[in-house]
Amino acid sequence: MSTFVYRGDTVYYRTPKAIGHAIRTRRQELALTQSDLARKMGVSRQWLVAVERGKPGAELGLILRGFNVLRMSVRLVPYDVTDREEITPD
Amino acid sequence: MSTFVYRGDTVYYRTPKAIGHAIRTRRQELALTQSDLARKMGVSRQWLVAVERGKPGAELGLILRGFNVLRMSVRLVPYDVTDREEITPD
DNA sequence: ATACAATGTCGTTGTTCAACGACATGGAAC
DNA sequence: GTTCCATGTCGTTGAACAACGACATTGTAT
Repeated sequence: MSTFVYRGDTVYYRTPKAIGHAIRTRRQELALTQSDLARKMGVSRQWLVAVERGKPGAELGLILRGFNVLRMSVRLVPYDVTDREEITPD
Repeated sequence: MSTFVYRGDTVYYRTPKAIGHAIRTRRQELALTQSDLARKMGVSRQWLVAVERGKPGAELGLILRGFNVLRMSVRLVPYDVTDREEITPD
């Protein structure tokens, strides 16, 4: 069982673990340490450690604050059970 | 300041309020009451009321559980400061 | 090998969460 | 009107959160 879901070349995030992994990856892309990011977000370093490891109880508002600092947009895509593959136009 | 961010025809969610609004809209699309959805999610109805109204402290894991029940995929799209163009308010 | 930085873990503390029951509003239909 | 149901609010309670300091581990240099 994977933490990611792929439909075509698009990655979807369904679990706190997947979200945390995405945050860590993005943080490293931007060459930030946990301390750097935590300070920019206004949270403790320990909080970020826990979140990157998939803490489910992390507060939504703080997670979104992280996305903003990391310049990650959140998109919500409704799907139907009959959709077996995502159709990607353009 | 707006709760939504549009880039072209795509909507991005940056705040707990925007997330809550998306949940409510999707719930109504699926013709579910708050009690229905809360039961399917395994949370209290009062929790859902608060979340749909933008509660920032809601736990990430429960929010994701809601997305799964509502069949909404989460995409995270990294962006650059240089693509700062088409942002339209409200 | 040693020094240093980054990351991870463990207490404690004060705060906030989520569940629950009960009650108050809101809307729609009859 | 009133009835019914969906939604919103207010206490209380037990559990979990996030901050903080301190310490341990890991990684990477020299």
